[in-house]
Amino acid sequence: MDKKKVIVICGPTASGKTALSIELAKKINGEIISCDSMQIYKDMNIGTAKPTQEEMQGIKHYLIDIISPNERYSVADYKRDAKKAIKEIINKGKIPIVVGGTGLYIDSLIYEIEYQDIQFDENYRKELEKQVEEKGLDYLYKKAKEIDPQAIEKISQNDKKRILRILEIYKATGKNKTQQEIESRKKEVEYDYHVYAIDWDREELYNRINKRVDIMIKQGLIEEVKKILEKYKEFPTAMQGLGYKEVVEYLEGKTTKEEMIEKIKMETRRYAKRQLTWFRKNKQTIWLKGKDNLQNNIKIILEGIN
RNA sequence: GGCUUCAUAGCUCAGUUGGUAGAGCAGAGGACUGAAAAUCCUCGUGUCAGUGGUUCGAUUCCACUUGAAGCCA
Repeated sequence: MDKKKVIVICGPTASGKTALSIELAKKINGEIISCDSMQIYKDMNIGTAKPTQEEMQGIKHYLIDIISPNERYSVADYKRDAKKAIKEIINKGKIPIVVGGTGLYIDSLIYEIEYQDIQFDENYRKELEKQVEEKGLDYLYKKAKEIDPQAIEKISQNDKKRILRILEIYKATGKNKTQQEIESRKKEVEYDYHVYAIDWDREELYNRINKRVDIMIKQGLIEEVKKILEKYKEFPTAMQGLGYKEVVEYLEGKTTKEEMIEKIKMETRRYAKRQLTWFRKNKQTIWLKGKDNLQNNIKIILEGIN
């Protein structure tokens, strides 16, 4: 039996993914699954450039506003939720369109990466953080090296996040990360993913980013952050969002408004660069020119899937 | 108008007791499997303002020119 087709549209932030995907969905009777680690959060609208109801033009969007900023969410959750949404859309006889800029989440789908059903161990994370404080990161680096010398070879001695992760995986599963990763890629990919990415000349992309940040400020990003801070107390992951952490610094008086705006622009440009690095890695990806006519890009996609 | 100081990487500035120069930031490239809008790695040649002079050799010393800042009129 032929695998069902799933279209993936990725690209750096501010590249025009939303407009393209909605036009495409209208044309092919599709529905959209967001692939964005920040748009999943409720109440974070302006800073995440979440599509408005009006922009959506009646096209159903999945995995937007599904959890609160005080909740934890991870790629494993995303993989599960996105697969469920894909199935649901296909069952309706429609075509799923996965749209977003979170490369890690996209890869979890297109490479069918399997995550074991384990719970996040808050206490162990805290304990490890404490050990970093007391004994230094190097102590944990050595510990991780004993557990998984192969994995440690690929990362830096300063990469705290990944060093902790090696230890956490071992604690939770009894396996090391290398072993775990081998097992995670055993399953055959369930769907026929067609991956498209939107590209711009760097300078043009940066101009678009700068302009968009100015618009976000005008639309009331600062107010949005204030409201979120009033409404929720803890932010396990949500406050990593670009634009959010910088506004928090500003509200705490650590930076001026001008400095904050410039910083958001700069960090967003860097983020876009990292995204491009990620997307370039997948050699199957078909690149579209963001500057080109929208209908023309849709034509390219239609030719690709038929 | 006079005096003083300054002019070095896209920006902010070091520095060379005369042997053509280096940091931070910006920027570029890369990595990435449960925080990923996160986290981390690598990368520094530029008429040392211009024109002359001294010198084996000047970005460095001298003169002039141009520009900037400050002080005095």
